[in-house]
Amino acid sequence: MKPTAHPQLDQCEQLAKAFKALSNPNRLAMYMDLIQLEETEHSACCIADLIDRLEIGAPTVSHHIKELVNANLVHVQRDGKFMRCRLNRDTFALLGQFFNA
Amino acid sequence: MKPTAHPQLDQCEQLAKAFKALSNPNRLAMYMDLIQLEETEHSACCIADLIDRLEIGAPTVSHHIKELVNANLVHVQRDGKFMRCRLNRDTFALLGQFFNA
DNA sequence: TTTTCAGTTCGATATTTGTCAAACTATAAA
DNA sequence: TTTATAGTTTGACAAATATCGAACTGAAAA
Repeated sequence: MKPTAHPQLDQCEQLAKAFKALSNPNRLAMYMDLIQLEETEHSACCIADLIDRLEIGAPTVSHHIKELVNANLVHVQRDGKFMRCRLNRDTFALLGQFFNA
Repeated sequence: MKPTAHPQLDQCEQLAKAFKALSNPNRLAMYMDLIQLEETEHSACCIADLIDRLEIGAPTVSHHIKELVNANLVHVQRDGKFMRCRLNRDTFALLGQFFNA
């Protein structure tokens, strides 16, 4: 690290983590599904639902969900056989603030 | 392509392009510099300014700027010896809308 | 208990990405 | 015209990423 490191790099890395998670079209499509679900029904959807709407296999969707969770964009919770996915509204709001500062 | 492609994939790819451009910490730092500049001075900065504030070389910064321009996040315009960089306010607003819908 | 459904983990692989050094172009200054 | 400054292009390479098939785990249904 140079002594003159960019002062905002830490904050950047937090945001970049979220943006990176959203940078893959399939992951973004999943995220948008969850946004829409939150808006209309305030409910959750399971991973099989997401798999059905995309053109990728179950292992890949599983991997993508983990990345969304890891970036604090999405919550996941087991419900019997299913994994219920929900939008993380806090992070959603945070990103909204970034683009309205 | 499966026949049942995700209906929003096109819109996704536009947004994903912007998010991908912002997914690299150095690129995001550059973008945030331009946001701040827009807010405070409504001026532009040249690429050498950006190079000075980061820990990467000129070719890499040049490469990153191209990606930001390509994602419609930033405008660049030659001004004598310098390349003046500015925030693309339209895309900034668009992303704001996405997180406030 | 056996089977089935929902999802994960592992290992492999092809692709993309971030970075650099070296060589280049364009503009301005001496 | 020579030199210096600002930035770009090219070629290379290591690291990260997206994806898959196969084998796995956990929970419910038969």
